[in-house]
Amino acid sequence: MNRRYLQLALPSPLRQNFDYLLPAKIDPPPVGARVRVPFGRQEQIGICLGLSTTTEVPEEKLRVASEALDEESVLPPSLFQLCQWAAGYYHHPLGEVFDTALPVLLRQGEPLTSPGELRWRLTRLGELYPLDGAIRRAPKQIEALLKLREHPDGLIPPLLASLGIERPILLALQKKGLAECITLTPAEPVKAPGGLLREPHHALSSEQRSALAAISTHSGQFRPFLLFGITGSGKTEIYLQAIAAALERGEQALVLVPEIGLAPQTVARFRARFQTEIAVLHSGRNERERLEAWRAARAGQAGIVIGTRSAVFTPLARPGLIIVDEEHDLSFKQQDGFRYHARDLAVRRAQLENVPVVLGSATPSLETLANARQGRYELLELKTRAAGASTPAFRLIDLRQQKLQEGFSDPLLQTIKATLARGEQVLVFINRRGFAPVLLCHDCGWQARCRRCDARPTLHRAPARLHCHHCGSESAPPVQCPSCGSTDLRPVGLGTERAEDFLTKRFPKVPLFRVDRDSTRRKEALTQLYHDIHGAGPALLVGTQMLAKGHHFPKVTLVAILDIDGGLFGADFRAPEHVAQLVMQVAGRAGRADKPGLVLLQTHQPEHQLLRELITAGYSAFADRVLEERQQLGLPPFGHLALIRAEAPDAAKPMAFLQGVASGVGNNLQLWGPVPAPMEKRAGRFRAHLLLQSERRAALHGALANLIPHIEGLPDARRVRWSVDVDPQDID
DNA sequence: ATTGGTTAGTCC
DNA sequence: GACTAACCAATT
Repeated sequence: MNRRYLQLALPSPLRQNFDYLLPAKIDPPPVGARVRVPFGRQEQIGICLGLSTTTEVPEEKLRVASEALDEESVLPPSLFQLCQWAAGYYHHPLGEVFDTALPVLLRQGEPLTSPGELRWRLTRLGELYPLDGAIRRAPKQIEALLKLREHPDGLIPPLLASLGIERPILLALQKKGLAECITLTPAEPVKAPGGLLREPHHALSSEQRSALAAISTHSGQFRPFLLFGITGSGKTEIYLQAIAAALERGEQALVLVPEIGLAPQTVARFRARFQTEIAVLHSGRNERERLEAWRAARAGQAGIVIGTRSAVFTPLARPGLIIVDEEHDLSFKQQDGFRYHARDLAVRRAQLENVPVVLGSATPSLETLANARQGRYELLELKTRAAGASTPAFRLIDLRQQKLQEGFSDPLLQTIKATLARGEQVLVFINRRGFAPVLLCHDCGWQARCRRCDARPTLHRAPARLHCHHCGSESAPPVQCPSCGSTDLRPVGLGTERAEDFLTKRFPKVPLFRVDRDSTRRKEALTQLYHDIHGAGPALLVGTQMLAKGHHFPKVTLVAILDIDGGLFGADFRAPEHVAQLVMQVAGRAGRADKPGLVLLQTHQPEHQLLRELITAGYSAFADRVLEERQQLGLPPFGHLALIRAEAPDAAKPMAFLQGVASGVGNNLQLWGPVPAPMEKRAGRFRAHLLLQSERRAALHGALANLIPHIEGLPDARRVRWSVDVDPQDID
């Protein structure tokens, strides 16, 4: 019996595969190939999961596949397996997982491999053809003929266009048999690129050397590493040299970076070091560029692939090493649709491909740290900063009963003044952009509220707007209180714009640079700002977490964190972890050169246990303390969580729906909720969630597997938007 | 009668 | 999620 039933995964929210008839004229596609099929009223492109001699589907429902797009699998077996595994782990439909994993153009039917470069060149006849022949009365054709004679290897269409030679002219020459259009096959994959380095490696400290050796001795084997190194300890140099070793073996390296980390200078550093082609994949690139980079990686042409979250699915012809830089960064977790964690998938991928994987951070996530403490990951620690730089000192400023000027205490202002007087730079960190987070009527207590969210919109100046950071809506600030008519409306609280105003008045002669999403909206603005800051003498830097990530400011010796309390008491159990990571990241900007750095934290809670632990004993000790707490409460990484979210325009729907969901949960795990989300209304929709917790991962997954069919059977499942989030990072 | 809006069902 | 047939109701 023929294997005539084709099993496909289609990009659809339906958690099932679809069977099709394979017509005789189509060769059986291999597993992983794309197949075009009719689906309902439309056409879809599915991924072949296999061929079968039998089907469960009644004969009259089966339809015939229209076209096989590939003769080979689009993904190597390891990535095909990774997708299947992820679909199971995250309880997400396989077809949508493939949809996330593949470049958009490939999902739309573009060829898998590059068709090669198009070139126009002369035929033998064209090279010898006399100019006074049949074309003597066609001056444009003569011009084109002469230009092409200068380039016997041919010219690419854009270059010809720039020479004023248009396509119709070339077609005329082609018709006369004088010119031809050829496609060059893409360059042969470079097996072992010679002359790998463009600039020599930097010298390594002994710590760095042993870390590098540990990674390199495990080439060709699965081995996860945590590279735990304080800011400035030289993690990147280890990445570069480990990559060099992989390239020398003829392998490729995959580097995942946070969204914000893929600044031009990151790529520039790689390009400066290596000769090999570097494929860059991030959201700023258009679909054509993404596809080309993806193809170069898959073909083995690009030795190095650098990308953000979704780059974890980039196929490599010869995988050799995976690096996840700033592995604690939240941008590795996709927050909608298929909610995967790229760091976790990177580890799983490394296992499937038998390669080492390096998770690097100065402030590792507690999940990763626990894995290292329990021996599942090998811990590589870098405890010293490079060349003479000292670690900064921390000091708390007790805000209780202090007089504040626009959020600044007196001792802080004194220290800022002294630092500037020494000719050094000061970094002021406020994790809130805009002017003020609240607009308040002083007469009646009215506050501006967002119409679509349970939130107060932030007041921005220049231009004056009330801007809701949760739904993006904007409006003009009222001149009079809508409630009592008073004109005494006051901004309350502090954002970066207000700090900028205040500090400019207070230190009028000192240049001030504000770095936040608003001041860097223009393309290249951030690069320009960095450039200006490096060129400046004493200066004030005011900014949000943008200032905390990636970039170094050698002249900064004082870091001021204005409002540490805001983050410490967030509703989320991960809030302390995230605050600590942010504090350490910001602190890492100070004291880089020969001058010692100082970090001042303003707080109303100077006795806060975790805060004290962090600044006196360091991140590692802090993390161990938090891990103890998590263990007692059965929270991650010791217990396992899944969050069912629901939202609808109707206030009562999500809660009612989740009640129905909760009734279908087995009794071998803990249930929290359903409860309204911390911000119940957002962008005009009401949200609620239900948290599932279990000590055993298998129990959680088993329960989810039973629960999802139950949810799909609920009548309300069509009326609310719901999703399953395995290992949720943000419980909001 | 027409249209608009919601709902339930299907998709191999 | 995309699409449709079926249904109901208020609008010409």
